[in-house]
Formats: sequence, structure tokens, C-alpha cells
Amino acid sequence: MYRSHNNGELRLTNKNQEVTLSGWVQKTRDKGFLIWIDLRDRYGITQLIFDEERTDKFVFKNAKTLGREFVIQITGTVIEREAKNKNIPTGEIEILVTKLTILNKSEIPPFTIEDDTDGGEDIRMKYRYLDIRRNAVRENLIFRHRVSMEVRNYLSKEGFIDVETPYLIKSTPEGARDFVVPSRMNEGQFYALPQSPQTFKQLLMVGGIDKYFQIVKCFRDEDLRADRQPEFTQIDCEMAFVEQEDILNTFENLIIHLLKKIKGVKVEKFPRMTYDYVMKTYGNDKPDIRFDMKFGKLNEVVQHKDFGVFNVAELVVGIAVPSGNKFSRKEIDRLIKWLKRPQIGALGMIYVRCNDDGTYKSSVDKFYNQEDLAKWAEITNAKKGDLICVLSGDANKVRTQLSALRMELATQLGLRDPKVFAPLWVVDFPLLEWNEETNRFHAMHHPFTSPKLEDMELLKTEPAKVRANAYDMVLNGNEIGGGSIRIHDKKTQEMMFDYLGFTKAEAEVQFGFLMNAFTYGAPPHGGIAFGLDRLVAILGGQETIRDFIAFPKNNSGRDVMIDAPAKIDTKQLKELHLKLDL
RNA sequence: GGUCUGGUAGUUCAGCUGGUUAGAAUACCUGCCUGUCACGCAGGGGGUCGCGGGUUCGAGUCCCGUCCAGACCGCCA
Repeated sequence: MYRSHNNGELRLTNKNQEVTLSGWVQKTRDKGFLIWIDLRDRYGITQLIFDEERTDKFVFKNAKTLGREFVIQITGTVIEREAKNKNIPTGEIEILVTKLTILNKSEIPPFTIEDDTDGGEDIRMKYRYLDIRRNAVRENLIFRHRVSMEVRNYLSKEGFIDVETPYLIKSTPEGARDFVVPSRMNEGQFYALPQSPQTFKQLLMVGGIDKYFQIVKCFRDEDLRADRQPEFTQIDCEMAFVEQEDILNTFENLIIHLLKKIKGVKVEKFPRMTYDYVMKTYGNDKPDIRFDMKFGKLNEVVQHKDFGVFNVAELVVGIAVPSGNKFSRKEIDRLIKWLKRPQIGALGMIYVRCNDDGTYKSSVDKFYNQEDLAKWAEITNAKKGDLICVLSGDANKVRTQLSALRMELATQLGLRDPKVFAPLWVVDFPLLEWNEETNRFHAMHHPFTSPKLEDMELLKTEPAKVRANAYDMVLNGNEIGGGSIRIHDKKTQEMMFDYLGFTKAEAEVQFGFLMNAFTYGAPPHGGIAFGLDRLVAILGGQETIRDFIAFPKNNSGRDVMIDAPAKIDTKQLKELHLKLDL
């Protein structure tokens, strides 16, 4: 028996009991005649004591040799501490050790296993197994476990069936780049890893599994970000015999349940906003609505004066920064400089100070009087003491830029409180999106998304205006889930592939199996998929998903611990019928 | 593919306009210490300043290239 108790559970009520404990040496405090050792496991810390007078000579001598992260097993008696530590749960007791076994020694770890470790990201990733011994990382993994168990239990109780779908599937041209796996048995042919189980879950609907879910790995060979990994986990869901409204209600309730159960936060019905509205109001299809700063379109009140920049602009739009008038000239200049960086690419910014006495002072006083500026304030909903920031130019670009500024200012002003949760639905996404590169329309969501019936006629005349039965769930400025009502008949699906520039033959080769399935009684269906990594990170109040993944990849898609990807030898290449062309 | 930031002791960092022997904290080692819990005290070891080239009497410091790491843009149906 390695242990009778774990290191977090002994209390004064266990006094005089003989116990056996195992764990890692967190810290030794050697006072010469007395040695204390903090013994750690994932449940907590228990203090061991070795006393030159009370401890066996051999055991005492052995205790002197212990180093950080040694794995030991001890037997001893629970005694009351002379000096208690109120900061830890086991702080009233310590173990007077009678028997000590070193189960395994440890090299000196490259960084300290402490809450505020001295190790940087790089070294912690290389020795991730040591990093996981730290409270912060362990707690994150446990937190993720709790979320995913809660999701499983909830969906299972609601009648959803967890079905596994294959990882070795077929590459498709639409969407993200595929990870590709060569087939040994089929010369010159390749599997692809799924970007999502999309077609399989639709086939499950045809198969009559009318409520399906899966917590499943997905793969996309695209560049990484703080919130994007090449392999990531989705809560993938699909339902048959449902309309959009059914899906929204079902999964809104799932997130309400999670927020309550995991965070103890009560959230009411989610607001629903159309894509068109959020783009115009927040410049962004995943708005953070924990704070206001809504866009105010100023074209009507600023144009046809003498200010040329505004007169030629497609869009002039402003936001009111709460209490922004306290910004110094220097701080505003810094904001403008920030906006002009190539990443944002704004040409400049006009601003209006809203003074406490109700007057205005702007950077364009030459062209606009107090009455004009009062109108700006009205449209942007600016109060006394605010600062109105105005950008102008190409509508799409300006929205993106002002949206970036809105988020930056909110961060600076502390308006993005990680303890506050503001979810919403964004609905009525466009079905299609023009792609400059390929010079054709692409499906904004994916090619299986159904168009809104009432917009079908526009498909021929103004395809960009056709709305889809597609929706995203947004939480605190992050897209945490997205889905759609799918096409479930062959004719519409064929038509869609046609619009997306597939020839009949291409559509048949790539998605014939799906369209064929649609001819055998496919029920109406739709679904949604949540990004688990992102959801867990946001619930945990953090931005980087890496902190919630046990073994994440770095910025360039490498696993620095196992050093992958790596070369394979010529024998393997030969088996796979591959030749490198480097 | 692009923009920006960084790379100096095991680790995290400082090192100004180029100038003698490159510092701090922490970790590590040794000794002392009877109630520690960020223990304390005294001492010690530890460096190819990412790599390559250039400018210079002289480069951690300036220039060019390159590699690595991070953030972002493009990309992510």
C-alpha cells in the first residue's frame, strides 16, 4: 500500500493516527535539528517533520538527502503542530515520520514548481509534465474536465446519443486546409483528418439518430493564434425534425446550465441580433456586449460641410468612449498611432472632447460648430466627459478598424471583466461571401447550410443578399459556437454546389454519398458545434486556450516536448510510395 | 506570406550615447541555526551574451543575414 490518505485530507481530528503518505517533495526547510518537508500530490500539501531527538537516526540522515521533486513514501504519526499555519487546510497538523522510502529521485527541475513559477512559456512547454504539477495548470485541466462532464451529462439527459465518427476521411476543397494522411494500402491516395464531422453527423440524421453529440477532435492546417490550435476539440451536435428556433433554445439552455453549474452565474434569455445589425453596430460579427460604445453613423451630419476627408468617405462612424475626455493629448496621439499601425491600417482619427460644461472641443473645429458636434454626440450617445472617436473611409475597412479600437479601449478602461458573461446569438448570416482570390462566391458557413426560403429568389439576382439559416453563439467577444439548418434534399444541395462553382461531376465525386443519402428519406435537420477549448478558456476567465490543453502546440504548430512534427525514414516513405521534393 | 517584440547564469531579467574583470533575483552546492511554512544567516560554483558575417583600435550594445520564441494581419467554409 502506497498511501492510506492523500496529502490534502488530514486534519486535527486525525491526531495520533498512524498514516502512510506518498507524493513529491515540494520544499525542504532544514533547521539543522529539525527538518520540515512539504509533501505534495494533486490533493494538497502535508507537512512532514523529522526531529533529531524523536526521529530514528537513519531516517533523519536519509531525510537530509531529499531534493526537490523526489517521489517518496512515508509512514508516521499525525501530530498537532506547535506553530499552526492558517493558510493551508492541513495547517494544524504535521506527520512525525518513522519510515521513509525514496520511490524515485529527481533531477533538479529546470523551473520552480510554484504558483508564480520562474519558468517562461517556452521551457514550461518543453517540460509540460512538470508544468502540470503546478496548481494553476492542474486546476485548468480539472476545470476542463468539469465542463466537459457537465456537457455530456446534460446532453445525455436531454436524449442526445454520443456517436463516434471516423478520423480518417476524405479531403475536400472547401474551407480550411486539410491535414492529410498517406495511405499505404492504396498507392498514391490520401486520407484527410476531419475539419469537423459535418457530413457524418448529417448522415447520422438520415440514419435516424435524431439527437447526436460528440466531444471530438477536429483538425485544420492553418496558422495558429492564442485562441487557435491545429487540433482542437468541438462539442459537435445535430438534431433532426428541428427548426432554427428549436436549436437556439436547446443550446441556449445548455450554456445557461453551464454558466450556472460551473460559474454560479445566472443568465437570462440570450439577446438575438442579426448579422447585419451587429456589423453596423459593433463592426464585428462577434461583438463583446459587456460594454456599450455602439457605432453611430455620422454621414448625414458630417458630409457636405467643408471637410473633404469626410465628404469623400463611404462611411463616417464614431463611438463614444465613456469618460474618455480624461485622456491627455498624448494618450490620444498614442491611440492614433496605434490605429495607424499596418495591422489596423487607419489613416487617422478625428475626435471630439465632450466637456463637463456641455461644450465640445474637436480636432476639426475649423469645419464644425457646437451645434454640429452636439448632433455627433446625440448619434453616438456621448455623455458629458466622454470622448467621441470618429473614423472614415471604405465602409468595411472602417468598421473593422473602429471595432479594433472599441475592443482596445474597452481593455484599457477595464470594461472586459472576465467575471461578467454576456452571451448572445448572431443570426441571419449571409449564405455566400465573395472571394477576391478565386473570384467566386464561397459558402460563408459551409455548403450544406440552407438558404432562407424567402430569399431564394435573390439567389439569381443578388446572391450576396441571400441570408442563411445560420447562427453563431457569441460570448464576451468570442465566437464559441456556430451552426445552421442544413439542406436535406438532393435538388437544393445540387443547386448550392452549382452556385459555389462545382461542376456536376466534381460535386458527385466529392459529395455524391451525401446527396445520394438525401434521396432515401433524409429528415429536416440542423445543428451546432461549440469550440470546447475556447469555451473552457472563457469560462475560466482567460484568453489563451493553451492553458487549458494538456499538451498544446506552439506558435508554429510544433509540440516542443516530443519534438513533432519530425522527419520519417526512407523505409517509411517507400512504404507510403512517397518521394520528398525539397 | 507580412508587421512588430524578444533571445544575456539552470530560470526570470537588468546591462544607457560602443570602453577594464558582464550584474541582480531566484534556483543549485557547502557550513551554521530547535518551530519553519517565500525560514534565516555566512560563503561558493555557475556565461560560446541564439548563430554567422560586417563596421570599429574596441561590439552583449551599431549594421546585415539567419534560426528560435511570442503577439497580431493575411488565412481559419
